[in-house]
Amino acid sequence: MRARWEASGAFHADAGRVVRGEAPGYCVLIPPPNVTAQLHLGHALNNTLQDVLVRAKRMQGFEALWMPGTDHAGIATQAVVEKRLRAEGKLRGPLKGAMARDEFIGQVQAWKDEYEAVITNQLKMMGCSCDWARQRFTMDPQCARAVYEAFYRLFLDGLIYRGKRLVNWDPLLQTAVADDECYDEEIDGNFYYLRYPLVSRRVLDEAGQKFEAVPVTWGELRRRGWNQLEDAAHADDLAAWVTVATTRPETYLGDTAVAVSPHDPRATALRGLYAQLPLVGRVVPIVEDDYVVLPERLARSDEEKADPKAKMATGFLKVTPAHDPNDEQIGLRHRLAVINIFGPDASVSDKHGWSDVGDAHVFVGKKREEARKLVVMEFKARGLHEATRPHRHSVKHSDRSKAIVEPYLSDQWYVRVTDPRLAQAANEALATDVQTVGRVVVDSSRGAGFQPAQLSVGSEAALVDKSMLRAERRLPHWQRGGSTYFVTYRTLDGALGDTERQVVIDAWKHFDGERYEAHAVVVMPDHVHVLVSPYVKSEGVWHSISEILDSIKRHSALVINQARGQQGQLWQDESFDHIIRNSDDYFEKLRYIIENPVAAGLCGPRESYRHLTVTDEARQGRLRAPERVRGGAVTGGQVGNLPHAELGNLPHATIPSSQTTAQTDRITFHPARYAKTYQHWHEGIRDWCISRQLWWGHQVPVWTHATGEHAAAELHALRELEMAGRVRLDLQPVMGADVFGGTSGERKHRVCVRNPGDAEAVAVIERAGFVRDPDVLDTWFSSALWPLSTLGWPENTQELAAFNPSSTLCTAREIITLWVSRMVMFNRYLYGAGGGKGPVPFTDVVIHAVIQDGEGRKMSKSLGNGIDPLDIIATHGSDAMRFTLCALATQTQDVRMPVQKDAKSGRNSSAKFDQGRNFCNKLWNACRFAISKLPAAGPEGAAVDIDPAALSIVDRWMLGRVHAAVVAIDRAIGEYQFADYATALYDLVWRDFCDWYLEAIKPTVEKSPAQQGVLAAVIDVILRLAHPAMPYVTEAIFEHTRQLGVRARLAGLELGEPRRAGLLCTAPWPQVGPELVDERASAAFERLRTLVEQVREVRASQQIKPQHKVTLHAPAALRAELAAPGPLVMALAGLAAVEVLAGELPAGAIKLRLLGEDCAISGLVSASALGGGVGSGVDAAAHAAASAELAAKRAGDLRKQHATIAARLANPGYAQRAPAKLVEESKAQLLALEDELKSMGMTL
RNA sequence: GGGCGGGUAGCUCAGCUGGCUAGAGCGCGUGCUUUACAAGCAUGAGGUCCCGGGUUCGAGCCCCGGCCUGCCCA
Repeated sequence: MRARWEASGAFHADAGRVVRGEAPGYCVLIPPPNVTAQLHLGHALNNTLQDVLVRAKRMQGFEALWMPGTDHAGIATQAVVEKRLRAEGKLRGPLKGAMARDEFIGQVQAWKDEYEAVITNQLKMMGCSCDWARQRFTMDPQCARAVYEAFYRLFLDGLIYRGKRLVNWDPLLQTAVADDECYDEEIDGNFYYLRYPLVSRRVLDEAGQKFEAVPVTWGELRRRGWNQLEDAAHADDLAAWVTVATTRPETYLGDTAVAVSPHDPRATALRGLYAQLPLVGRVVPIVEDDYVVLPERLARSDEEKADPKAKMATGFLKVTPAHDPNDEQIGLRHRLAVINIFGPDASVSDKHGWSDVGDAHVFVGKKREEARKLVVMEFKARGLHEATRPHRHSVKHSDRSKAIVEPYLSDQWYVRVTDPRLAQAANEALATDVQTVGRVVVDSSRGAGFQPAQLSVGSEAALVDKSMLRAERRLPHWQRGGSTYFVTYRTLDGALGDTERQVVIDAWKHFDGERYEAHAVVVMPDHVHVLVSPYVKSEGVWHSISEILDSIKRHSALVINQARGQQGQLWQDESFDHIIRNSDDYFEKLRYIIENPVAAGLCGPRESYRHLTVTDEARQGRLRAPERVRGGAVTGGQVGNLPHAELGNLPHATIPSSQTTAQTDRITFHPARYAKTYQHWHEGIRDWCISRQLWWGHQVPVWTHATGEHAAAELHALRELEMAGRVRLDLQPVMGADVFGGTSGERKHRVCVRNPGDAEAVAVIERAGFVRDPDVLDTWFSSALWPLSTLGWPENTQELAAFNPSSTLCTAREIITLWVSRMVMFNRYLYGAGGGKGPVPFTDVVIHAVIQDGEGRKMSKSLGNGIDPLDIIATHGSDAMRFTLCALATQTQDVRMPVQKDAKSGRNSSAKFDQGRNFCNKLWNACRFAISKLPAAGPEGAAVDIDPAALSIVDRWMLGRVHAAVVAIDRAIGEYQFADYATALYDLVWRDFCDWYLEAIKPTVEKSPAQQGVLAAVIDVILRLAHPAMPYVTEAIFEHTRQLGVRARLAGLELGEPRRAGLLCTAPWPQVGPELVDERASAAFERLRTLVEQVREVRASQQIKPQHKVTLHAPAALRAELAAPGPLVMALAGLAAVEVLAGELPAGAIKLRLLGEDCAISGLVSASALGGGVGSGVDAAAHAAASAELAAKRAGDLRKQHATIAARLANPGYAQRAPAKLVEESKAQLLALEDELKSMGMTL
C-alpha cells in the first residue's frame, strides 16, 4: 500500500500550485525527533495527529505538505554515543584529550545514520504521509546554511553577544553538564554562622575615588536606629557585625555583597554601610533584596514563619554571584561584581578571575572541602565564628561522575531575546483580539455586504505579496447577501456614561426583529460590538448593514445628545464588520462579545456586565435560518447562502472549517489556555545561552584572536572580507575573565564568519592568528530555524512562499518554551519584513497530551517504560494504534498507558489498543459483507440518480446519520478535537451502520438497486471519513469498492473522483448538504427503533433464543406503521408476525405499552424457545412471573421519573423563571408518564 | 515561589454556553456459534460526579474555602 502511495506522488507537495493560487496550501512541519533513540508512543501520538490533519486537508483539496526530518539533539546524542564508547572500552576519562574531535564526530554520525533510518522506518510503518523527498536533518548542509546565516545576521545586529553565566560544572570530568544530566541527593552538611564586620567608607581624595574602611561600632549602629534586644549587651565601642548563615563558607572568598530583606527592621540602620571580608579585606555593599528570608523571630506572617529557611536564617545572606544561581540573580539585580575563585578542578584559584587575594592566599590551591575547613578555622581564630549547626540538604550531583556539581561561571554566547524585536514580537503574534476584515460598504444598493474577492490566479502580482493570497483565501466566496455580521464601531472621542450605554442597547432593541436580528450586543465605554443578521427587505434584497448601522448610530446619538444638551457627531463614520463564515466563527465572535467586558477589566469573570445582551437562541446555538431572515422567501435551494443554522443541519459542513478557525497572521493555541504559558514565558524571558561545550552540533562560527595585535595587511584583508559581507569583525577589546583557559584582563578580537565553509575567508583569518571557538550551538538554535531551513531559507524559494507561514504545529506542553517561542521569534525576525515584523511560522499550535505509563510516569528511555510503536503495530496493527491514539487525544487529560508483554510475541503492548483493533475488524467485516451484497463489476456507466422518495425510511435515516457525522467530523477536525473525531467515526460505523443499517437492510438489499446505491454511497463516505485515522484498511477496502458496478448519485452528497491513481488518499472529502436530511423519515425510523428495543428487552428478560420468532399484537394503525417500511422490523425484533390486537389474547401473552399504544407479545412459550424438554405448564408460570417482574421494573422507572419531574414542576420558581419551552416539555412528559402508568394498570 | 491541569461506574476516560433518567470503551452478570464479524450479537447491573459552603427555579459544570494529585516555569 505504501509503495502505491509513494509511487503516485500523492504526498509530494507542489509548491508551485500554491504560489500560482491553484490550490490553497496546508503545511505541517514535523517536530523533528531526536536521533538519540527510536520513537516511542508519545511520538506515535504526535505524528498520528499530524497525519490525520494532513490527510484530511489533502483530501479537502489543499496542497498539503508534511515536512519530515530529524534533530541532531547535541547533548543527548553526544551523551549516548559517549556512553556506548565507554561501555565498549573505547573511551576513558574526559572525552577531550582521549579522542580526536573528528574521530568522535564520525562515531556520532554513524549513530545518527542508524537512528535516522530507524525513525524514518517507524514513521513509514505508521503510515505517515510525509513528503519523504524533502526530508531534512538539522545538521545537513541546507539546515546548517540557515543556522550560520541566522547567526551572522543576529551577530551583525548585535543580538548575539558573549556573556558570563553559571553552568553546572563537573569538576571531575571538567565539563559543563546540562540540568537533566544532574540529580539531587541529600547530604549531611552544616550551617555555619559567620560574622562579617561592618564598616563605613571614608573618602580619601577630592575626586571621591579612594576609600578607607572604618569599623562601625555598636554604639553608632544604635544611633542609626538599630534596636535589637539580643545585641543590647554589646558595648558601644565594640566593632559591630552582621551574621550570615551558609552551607559553603569557602565561597566567602568570592562574596561581593551581603543581602538583607527590605522588610527587615534592621535594614534602615544598615543603609549606606558595608561589610568587610576577613583576610581578603574586600569591602562589599549591603543590598536590600526580596529574595532574603526573614529569620523566624522577625517573620511578618505565619506563612513566612513556616518557611523552612526561616529556622536557619539570620536575615543576612552572603552573596556569591559566581558560585550560586540565586546569588547570581541578586548580583544581576544589584549590578554586583562577579568573582570566580575556583579553577576547573574546583580548587581555590587566583588565576580564574580573582585578583584581590590579600591574606587569603593561604587558601589558594586547596580543594573545596579542604578550603571549607580552613575558612571555618580562620573565622574561629578571629572570633568571627558564631556557631555550626548540622543540616541535611540536597545537593546537585553529576550523573556521569557522581561528583558534586559546582555552579561555575563561564563565558557563553547569548541571543539577546529580551530585545523587543524578539520576545515582544513573539507575544504580539498571539491571536488575542478579533480582527476586522474591512470597512462596511456604504450605499450598497442591495445590502449585500462584501462582494466575493477575486483571486488573481497565476499572475505575477500573486507572487509579490503572499500575505494577500493568505488573506483572500479566507474570504467567504460563497457568501452573498443576508450575512450575519460581527460589527464594531467607535465613539468619535470620549467615553459613554452608564445610562448612555443603556441608550445604545435600547437603540439596538428598537429595530430588533423588524429589520434585523441582534444576537448579541455589548456596549463598551468607547465602542460597540454587535452580532447581527439583517432580514430580507424584499424579494432577494436584504436590509443593508450600513443602512442599519446608520440608523442605530443616528438614533442613539440623538438621544444621548439631547440628554447631554449638546449637538454634533457622536460616532465615528466608519464601522468595521466581519462576515460570519460558519458556526465556529459565530461562536468565536459571540464568546468575544461576552468576554469583552471581562477582558477590559470592567467586571469579573462571572459577574454580569450591565451593557451586554445576548439572546437565548444565540447562547444555545439554536438558530434557525428561516426565522432569522424572516420576511423573505427562503427556499431550499438558497439555504447554502445562509450563514449558519442549527448545528445538526449546517451548510458549512461543506467548508473545511479549520481553514477559518485561525487568524492567518497570528498564532492560535489549541487548547487556548496554553497561550498564557507562551505569553508569560516571553514576559519573564531571559537571554538565551546558545553555546554548549560539546563536539556534536554546529560549531560556533566565531574565531577569536588572543592578543588583538594584527599586521596592517591582515587587518586590510579582514576589512575586505567584511565589506564583501563574508565576515563580521568585532575588534573591540574585550576585558574580563575567561575561565576556559584565559586569564583576567585579556584583550580579544573576534570575527564571525557568515559561512564557515568559506575556505578562503577562514584561511585569511586563521593566517592572521584567529582561532575558532570550540563550542557548538544549542540544538534549539537550529530547531528554531526549522520552519525556515527546511523550506530553503535564506534562498528565496517557492516552498517558503507557499508554506511559510505553515498551518499547524503539533507538539507537547513543555515544548512551548523550548521550541515554539524560538521559532516564532526567529521567523518574525529573519523572514519577510524581518526585524520582528515578519510573519509567524505557523498559525495554529496544537498542544496534545503526554503519554504516561500505567503509574503516571512520563515515558522515557532511562526508565525503560517506553513502548516502540512497532510493537503495537505488530500486535494490533498500525490503523488500530492510530485510531486508538486519536480516541485518547482529549483536551484535558494526559494519557495513561498500562503496558503488558504480549503473551504470544513477547512484545510490549497495551490492552488500550484492543479498541482500535476491534474497530478495524468491524469496519473490514462490515464492508466485506456490504460488498458481497452489491453487484460486482458491471458496465462502466454514469452514476445513477436516486430518487429519495423511492428510498426506505431506513435508508433516509442512514443518510441523515451520514450528514450528522460529516458535520461532526468536520467540526472535530477543524477544532483539533481528535477524540471527538474518533467517537463520531465509531458511532457512525458501529452503532449506526453496523448495528442498525446493515441489519435492517438484510431482507431487502439484494432486490433493491436504490438501496444498493445508498449502501455503496454510505460505505464510500465512511471510508473517506475514516481514512485520515485509518489509512491502510480504508485504502484497501476502497480498492475493492472501486471495482463494484454501482454508482449512485444522491442529492446533497458529493463524492468526487480520486485525483491520483484511484487512491483513496487523494479522494475528495465528502461534501454534504441539507437535502440529505429527511427529518420525518428519520423520526419514523427512530420510532421503529424504540419499538424494536422494547421487544428485545422482553425477549431478553424471557431468555428467548434468537431463532425463535414471536408474535406481536398491535392496534391496526401501529401494525400498518410497522409494515410500511417492509420486513425490517420483523427482522430486527425477531417477529414471526404482527397481528391486529383484537379480543382474547393467546395464553402466555404479555401485555405491554409500545409507542404509546397497548400491545402484546405472544408465542413466547414453546419447547424450542426454552431449549426443549420442559413442560409447557411450568413455562407458562415462569413467564407470568417474569412478565410481572418486567412490568414492576418498568413501573418503578416510570414512578422515579415522575417524581423527579413532578418535584421540578412543584417548585414555584421553575414555572416563573425557567424558559417556557422547558416548562412545557416537563408538563408533557409528566402527562405521558401518567398515561403509560395508567395503561399498565399501575398507579403512582 | 509563580503558572496550568486533574479528582465522574471496578479500571481508563468523555461530558459543549448550567436544563431530558450523567455517557463511552474495557471489565462484570445473563442469553446466543443468528450465513459479515465470538476480537461478535442481544440484554442487564453498576455513580455520595473528592469534601464543605455559596449563587440559581435548577449545579458534574459557575463562585469561595479545603483535601488529594500531575505537569511546566523559577
